[in-house]
Amino acid sequence: MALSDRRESILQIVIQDYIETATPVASRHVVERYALPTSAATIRHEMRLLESEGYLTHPHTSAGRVPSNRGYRHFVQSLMGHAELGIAEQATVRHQFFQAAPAVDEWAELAANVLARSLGLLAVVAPPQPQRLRVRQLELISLNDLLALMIVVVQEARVIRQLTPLPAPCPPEQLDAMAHRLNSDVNGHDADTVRTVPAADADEQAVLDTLARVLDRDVERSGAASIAGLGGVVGQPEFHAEPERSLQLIDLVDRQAITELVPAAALEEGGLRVLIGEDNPSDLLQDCSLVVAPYGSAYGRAGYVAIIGPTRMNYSRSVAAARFHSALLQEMMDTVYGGAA
Amino acid sequence: MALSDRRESILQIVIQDYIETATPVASRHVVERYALPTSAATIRHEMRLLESEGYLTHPHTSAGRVPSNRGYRHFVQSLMGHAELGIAEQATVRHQFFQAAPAVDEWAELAANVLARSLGLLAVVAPPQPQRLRVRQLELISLNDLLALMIVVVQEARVIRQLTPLPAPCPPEQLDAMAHRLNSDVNGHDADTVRTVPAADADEQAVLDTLARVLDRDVERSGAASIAGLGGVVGQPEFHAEPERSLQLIDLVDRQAITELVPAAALEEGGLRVLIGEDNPSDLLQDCSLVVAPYGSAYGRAGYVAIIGPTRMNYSRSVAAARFHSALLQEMMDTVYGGAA
DNA sequence: GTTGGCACTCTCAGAGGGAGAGTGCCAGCG
DNA sequence: CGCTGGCACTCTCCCTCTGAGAGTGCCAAC
Repeated sequence: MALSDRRESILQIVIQDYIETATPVASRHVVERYALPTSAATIRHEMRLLESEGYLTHPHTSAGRVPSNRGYRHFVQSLMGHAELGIAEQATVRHQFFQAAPAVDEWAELAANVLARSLGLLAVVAPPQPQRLRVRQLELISLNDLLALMIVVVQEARVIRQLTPLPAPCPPEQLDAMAHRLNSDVNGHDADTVRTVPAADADEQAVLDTLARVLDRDVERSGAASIAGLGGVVGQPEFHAEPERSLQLIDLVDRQAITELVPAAALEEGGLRVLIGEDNPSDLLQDCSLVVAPYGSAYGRAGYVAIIGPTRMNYSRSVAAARFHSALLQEMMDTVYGGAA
Repeated sequence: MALSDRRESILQIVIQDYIETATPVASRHVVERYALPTSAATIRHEMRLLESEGYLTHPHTSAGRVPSNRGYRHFVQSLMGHAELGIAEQATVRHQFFQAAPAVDEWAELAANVLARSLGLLAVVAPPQPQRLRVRQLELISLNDLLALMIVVVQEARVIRQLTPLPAPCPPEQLDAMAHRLNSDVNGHDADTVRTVPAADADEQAVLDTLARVLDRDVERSGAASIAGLGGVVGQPEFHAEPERSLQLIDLVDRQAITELVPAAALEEGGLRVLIGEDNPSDLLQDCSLVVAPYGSAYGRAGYVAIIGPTRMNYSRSVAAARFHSALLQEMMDTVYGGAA
C-alpha cells in the first residue's frame, strides 16, 4: 500500500535518525530536531499508523520508535535514492589502488580493509574463482629418496609448493628425468586432464595424483576471501548488549566461515543485493543486514564485495561503497585480463 | 626465598585449580577436593603466608585465593615440570601435516588452526622471513601503452603480480624486448642489486624501480603471520567481565597488529619463552600471558609459534604445544630446504 | 604446629521505589 | 476533519537496601 508523502518523510526521518543515534526515536525529538511544522502529537499519530502498517516497532510502551525490517526494506527500495560515493572519496580509493600499487593478489585484502575502515562494518571481499587451474610448469626437487618437493606454477600466475611422498625409492637424477618427461605431458592442462595422463611407474602415478589433487584443492583456496572490520562491527552498540552474538560472529570470522553466509543465489543474478534481517539464510545474521555486490563473473565463479553489519547500518553509504568497490575491482580485472577469461 | 614443601604443593594446587575453574579457590575447597590430611584452618594459614610472600592475591576479603603473576612465574619455572604433548596428540598433528599434505605455504596457517583449536587460545604462527628475495624470472605484459602487468617469480618460489605505470608510451613489442633485456640483468639479484642496474630509458627506470620496491615490500609481507583462535580466547571468562579488553584484542587481530606484540627480543635468544602479565611490553597484554617458541632462524629472521591467552592459561599444555609445533615446523623446513639457507 | 569456633567483611541477587521518558487517548479548536 | 495540548498510564532505568552466602582472620585450646 502506498504511504502518504508526509508519512513517508516521517519514516525516512525516523530511520535516518535511528541509524545515526542507535536509540529509539521519540515523537518530540523528531519535531524538535527536524523543525517540523506540526506538533509531537501529530507525529505520534502518524507513527502509530506506520507501526500498524508494519514499518516501525516499539521496544516497550514508553520507548520511541525503531524501524522494523520491513521499514528498512522500504527505505532501501524507495526512500534512500541512488547513493554514490563522494568524488573525493572515490579519488582516495583509486589512488590507494593504483598509485600505492598493491600486488594484484592484494587487491581483495586492500578493498576489504578500506571498506571496513570507512564503514566501521565487516567487509568480506572474495576474488572470482577460476573454474580450473592449468599447469604452466612443474618442478620436482628431491628431498630424499622417498620424498619430493613439487613446485607447480599455474597459468593463473600462482605457485604451489607441496610435499609428495614417493612410494618407491627414487634417486635425484631419476626424479629430474621424471619431471622433464611429465612437463610436456601436463603443460597447459587442468586437473581432469592430468588424471588421464598415463604413468610409467608408481612414483609417477603418485606425482600425478598429487598434482591433480593440488590443482583441484587450490581452485577452492584461490578464492580465499579477505575479511576485515571485525573490531568495528562488534563495537557497534547492538553487540554490546548481547555478548553471545558477538562471540558467534567472532567465531565465524575466526574460522573463515562467514563466507558461507553469502548466499550463492545472490551472486548468480549479477546485481547488487541487500538482504535485511530474516532475508538472510542463516540464523546467525538475524539482526544483521548483508550488502552483496558481485563482480568478475567473466573470470570464473563470480567474486563479490560484501558488507555485513547490524540492520541499523548506514545503507546509503554501504551500498554506495560496495557498488563502487565492486565496479573498481571489475575494472581493474578487465584492465589486467583484457576483458576476457 | 625457598618455600617449604607443603607450601609449594599448596601453591601448585591453588594454581592448577584456578586454571581449571577460573574461580578464586577457598581453603575448604582445597582440603575437600584434594583430600589433604590437614584442616582448612591450616591451609588458610599457609595461604596467608603465600600471600604475604607475593605468590597469591585476594580479589576481596571474603573471596578465595588467586595466583599473582609472581605465583604463575614460580609455577612455570619450578612447579610445572617439563611438559610434552601426548604421543597420540603428536601423532595426530604429524598426520595432519604429512598425510593431509598441505601446500608448504599453508603450514603456518595449519599450525595456527591446530593450536588454537586444541588450546582454546589465540595462536600466532609466523614463518621465518627471508632477508631478501632474489629474482628468478621477470615478465612484462602490456595492458596498454602506459600500463604493464609485471610478473616476478622469485627464487623463494613465490609469484608477485604488480601493475606498473609507464611514464612514456611503450607498445607491446618494445615492452617484450625490454623484458628480455632486463631479465638477464636482474636474474638472481635482490632489491639492492636491482637498484644498481642502469636503465636505458624512463620506462625501464620505472620498471626497475617498481621491481626493487616490490622485492623490498614482499620481504615484509612474506612473513604475514597466521592468526587463529580469537573466538576461543574472547570466550574465556576473563573477557566476559571486560568487554573493552575484548574489543581491543579483536581490533588488534583484525588489524593484524598482534604480531607487533611479540617482542623481537624473545626471538633472538632462540629458546622458548613465557612472558607473564607485566613481562609483556604492551599494556594491552597486561592480564595476558604469551608463550613464544622461535624456529627456522637458519632461513632468515626467525619465525615463531606464539600462544596468547589470559594469565590463567594452562601453561603446561601451552608450552608443550608451542614447543612441539615449533620443533615440527623446524623439522619440516629442514626437510624441504636441506638444513641450509 | 594444628584445630574448631566465631566474628567480621565483602559480594551477589533480588526487592522496592522514585524519577524520567514516551506513548495513547481524548476533548477542544480552527 | 485534521491538528493540538493535556493528562493519565506504562515501562525502563538507576539507586538503595537487605539478607543470604561465602571465606577469611584470628584466637584460644589441644
